[in-house]
Amino acid sequence: MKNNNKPLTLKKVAEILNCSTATISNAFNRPDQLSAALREKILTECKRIGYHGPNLTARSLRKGESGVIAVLLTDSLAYHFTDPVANQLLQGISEVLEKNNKQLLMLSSATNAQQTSGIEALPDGFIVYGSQDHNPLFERVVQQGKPIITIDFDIDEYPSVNIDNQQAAFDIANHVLEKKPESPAILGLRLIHSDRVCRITDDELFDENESISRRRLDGYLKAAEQHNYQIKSNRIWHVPKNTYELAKQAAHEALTSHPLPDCLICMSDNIASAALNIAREMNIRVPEQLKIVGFDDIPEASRLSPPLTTICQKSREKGKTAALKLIQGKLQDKTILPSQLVIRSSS
Amino acid sequence: MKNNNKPLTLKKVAEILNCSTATISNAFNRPDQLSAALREKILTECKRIGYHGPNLTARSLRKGESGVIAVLLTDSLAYHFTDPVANQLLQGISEVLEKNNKQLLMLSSATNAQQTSGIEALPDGFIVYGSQDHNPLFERVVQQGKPIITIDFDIDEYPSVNIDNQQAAFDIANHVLEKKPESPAILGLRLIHSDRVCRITDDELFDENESISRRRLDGYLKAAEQHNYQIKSNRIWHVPKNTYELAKQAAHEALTSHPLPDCLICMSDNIASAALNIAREMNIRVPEQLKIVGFDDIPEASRLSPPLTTICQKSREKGKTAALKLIQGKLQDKTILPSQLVIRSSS
DNA sequence: TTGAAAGCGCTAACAC
DNA sequence: GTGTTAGCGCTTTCAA
Repeated sequence: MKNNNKPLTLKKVAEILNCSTATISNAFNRPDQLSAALREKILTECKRIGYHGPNLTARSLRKGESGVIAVLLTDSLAYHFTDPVANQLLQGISEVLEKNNKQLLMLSSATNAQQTSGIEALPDGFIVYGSQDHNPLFERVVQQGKPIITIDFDIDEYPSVNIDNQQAAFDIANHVLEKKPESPAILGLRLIHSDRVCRITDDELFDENESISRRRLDGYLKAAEQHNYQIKSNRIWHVPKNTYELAKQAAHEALTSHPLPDCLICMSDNIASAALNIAREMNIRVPEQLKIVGFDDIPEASRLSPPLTTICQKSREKGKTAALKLIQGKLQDKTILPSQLVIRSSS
Repeated sequence: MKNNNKPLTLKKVAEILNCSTATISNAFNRPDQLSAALREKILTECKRIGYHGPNLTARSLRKGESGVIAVLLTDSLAYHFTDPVANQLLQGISEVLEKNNKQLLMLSSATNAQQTSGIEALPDGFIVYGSQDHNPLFERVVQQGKPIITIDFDIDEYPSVNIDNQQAAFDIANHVLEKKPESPAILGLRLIHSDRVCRITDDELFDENESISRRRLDGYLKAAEQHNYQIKSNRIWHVPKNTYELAKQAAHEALTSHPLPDCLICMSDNIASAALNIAREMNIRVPEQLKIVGFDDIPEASRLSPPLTTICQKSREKGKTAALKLIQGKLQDKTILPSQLVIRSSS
């Protein structure tokens, strides 16, 4: 099974089959350039001698395309594998790529921090997930002049796939505030730049910022206003990353703060799930004593007890849409995908 | 921001900076070949004019290495993103790759089914996850003669990373059978080749097969024997893939079968989680009326109610180990990682 | 320390 | 329908 010979090259194959390299190349790339019979014969022969087609590196150097699509992620790859939302997104992307015979290369700014590998030259296109401020790799990607589509954030010149985060956030906050909780609090994701779980301050509250977190926060606060709530900045927690550990920490802080919240509006299902967990540990009944709502509708959301009220944002669909547009070269517009309030028993 | 110019080439840069291509190349690749001052100057200059280093495709064609490591997966990529175990594995792998400035290429047999892209020529090494019977891509990978390490299965000539599945399965079955259930059943993963959830038959029961599923089954049955249980083949369900939907289906079938099982030995936490879910729906109390144990110790396992008794197999560590060995060229041995029975309240 | 040049494996334009 | 060949961008040997 093991193999230590060098793989065959097109040139050698041409020698063996006693014809020119162009003919072999054509057999693989341009069926119309030679007779079907000859092509068939060459292909069979190649299979027999163990030549599986042209080398990607050489072909890509020559043609300037590789069949590889890259996903550019903000954080470390490892983190994105833990995040259920990123996961669904990647599912959607890879479904489309596989169907279209494209390869998936995962790129993160974490990798190329110091040494540049030049990897950005390889892919034929890029799906960029999440804000890329100060990411040097992103700048090199832009330099390639290849198709780019962004997800969950916008850059003027590039097509993007998004949902209406503000409206969705408004909807879910509106839903839960209609129940007239006495002391609502917000567990927000990536609201500020700190690495720590913490509350935010008044001057941070009205930051101008186009990130999805800020749009969601705006939606929450708009709903609060309509219901005559004033949610102060010290009732808003910042969770730096969407991990279960950090979420638990924030939930614990919130549920041991005074006044005790009877309503937690969470910016991700992951955070909501952690909050549910803490509430159970503290023997706080949900939804009777505490209402909890999430965001995203990850698969786990409907399996929790109680099942989570949340915003269904079809991350998988987002991934599929972005990948499809990229592959089909439909790179004009900004796409807004629908999202939807899903009411379950946690509220 | 958008860029439509072609990226600079080393040759053009040499012209602009008025020196030879070799010097530029050396500045990037071999600092010892030129004065530090000159190198510094070249690097700064390159940055200024927007040359970010040599093109990967060309460099890789020339040097025969790319800085890319591929993970070869059995199923579709999309499936592997849904599977929490694969997920943890990929986390571990990507942690190590990022630390070592390697890129991650995800390859699945699903992609290259028909058309060959030659992608297998690019990576410097391969991490192969899960049995690769009849996978044509795997054969092409082998042909490359590049380093290969396998996870969760073995091929004689190649290094591998595994756990002792039989022992682990024995341990957990032994634990739960000590409670003297009256009617234990097994929910097994990928026991046979069928696509459907179904029970297995007597002649399939003693299949000779080196897959992890069979080793686990052997462990279960060995424990059963020691406790004088005879678990018949019609008490063993086959779940074709580790998805929640299929797991629910199997759990439902098992919990509506006669005699009603009072103990479910599940081959994955995912299956156990689904079983827990069905049990709740049917108002069967766990662990009083029904004991459930899983396998893997995925993060969710400890958050379920009741928390799941399972085998902790540190998938993340498996990924890290494999990636590290591959990168460091430690390709001699078969590694068996420890695993551990974790008793929680589901049993 | 630097420059010239061969060639990695392939594709496509062009000639036959 | 088939063969010849330039050159994609780079690294590295060898000579200066």
